[in-house]
Amino acid sequence: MTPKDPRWLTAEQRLAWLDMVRVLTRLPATLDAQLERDAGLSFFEYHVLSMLSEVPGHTLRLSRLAQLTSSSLSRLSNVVKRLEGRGLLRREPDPADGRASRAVLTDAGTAAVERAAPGHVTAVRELVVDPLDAVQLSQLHAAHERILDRLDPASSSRPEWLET
Amino acid sequence: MTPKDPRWLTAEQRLAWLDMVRVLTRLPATLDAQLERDAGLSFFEYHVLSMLSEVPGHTLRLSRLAQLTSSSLSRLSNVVKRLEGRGLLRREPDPADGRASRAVLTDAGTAAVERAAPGHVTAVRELVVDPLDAVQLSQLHAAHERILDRLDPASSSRPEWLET
DNA sequence: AGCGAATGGTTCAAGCGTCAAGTAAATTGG
DNA sequence: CCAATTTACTTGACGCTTGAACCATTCGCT
Repeated sequence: MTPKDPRWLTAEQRLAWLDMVRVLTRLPATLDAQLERDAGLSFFEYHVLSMLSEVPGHTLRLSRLAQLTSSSLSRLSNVVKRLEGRGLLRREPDPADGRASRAVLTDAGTAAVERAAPGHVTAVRELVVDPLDAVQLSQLHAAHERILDRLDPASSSRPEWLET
Repeated sequence: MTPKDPRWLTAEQRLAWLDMVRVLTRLPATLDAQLERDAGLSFFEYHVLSMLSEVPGHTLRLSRLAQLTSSSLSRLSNVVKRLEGRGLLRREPDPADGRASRAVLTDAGTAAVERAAPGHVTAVRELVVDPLDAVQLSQLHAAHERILDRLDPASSSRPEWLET
């Protein structure tokens, strides 16, 4: 507990971390609530559908989709099963690999994302984008990139279709 | 979907948001895994115990503890029950208010936090503090403060015992 | 070619979180 | 000073996530 103990944080670091934890827990909860209320989707479900909607052919292998959404394959498999049950996507065997499945967005799935997106984006604006000016947002982004270097050194959760 | 559509984000904003989502999902998962593995505690449980350990008397009302940990009272109630079962804290009726309960950290609870803290802090350092220089960290903190103005305008999750 | 290891995915049980309903005590306000 | 409301918390049912075990297919090696 001495100020120089390398195991602990300085007062400033500590306060910064505490506030980060507050964001880390409240922001997802708030977005989840908004999406659930206005579109009947969890944030994770929205994320899945939204990734599919951005990719050519509206289709991705489950393993890739799991990386992109930072989820376990097990969790994704369950969610995909439910979304398939709701008709928002379907599963197809991957012709290139007998083990693999592809999730394909249906028209209903596309419609669901398009219906959910405006409200979601509004929330993201309101909570994150608007309270920061352009410089602050790019600083925030830079910090996140540094953190992601550690969290995901292989960048496996980074969508390859987005330019830096 | 036009570039100026106020409902959508610019390419930069979008990329910044996407990377924030990656952090938002991976960082808690990583910290959870570390704590679970090394100390048998979830991040949320650690957070609860840690808040108690920082406060004079090692005791807080459940409602206040719920605010501080950004959780529902229901979730907290369940977790407190489990932690009480493990002997890490106990519940006492609040003499000042017949409806209220106070969670009190036991010696075993204190020991558990002290055992878990070094590894946890190391992880926080490694993933968040070390990859950023002092300026970047304070910029990150400033951004989080702006975001928290929206997420928690009443600052109810802010520990009152920490100076700004 | 063939064997062992790794990969892709599914499933099930156990645990945890959420939401709605319920109890009890304190506060408000008429 | 009593009824209605609000606050503090608990509980139970349900749904979701996790982790382990499992099967099938493909890859890597020799």
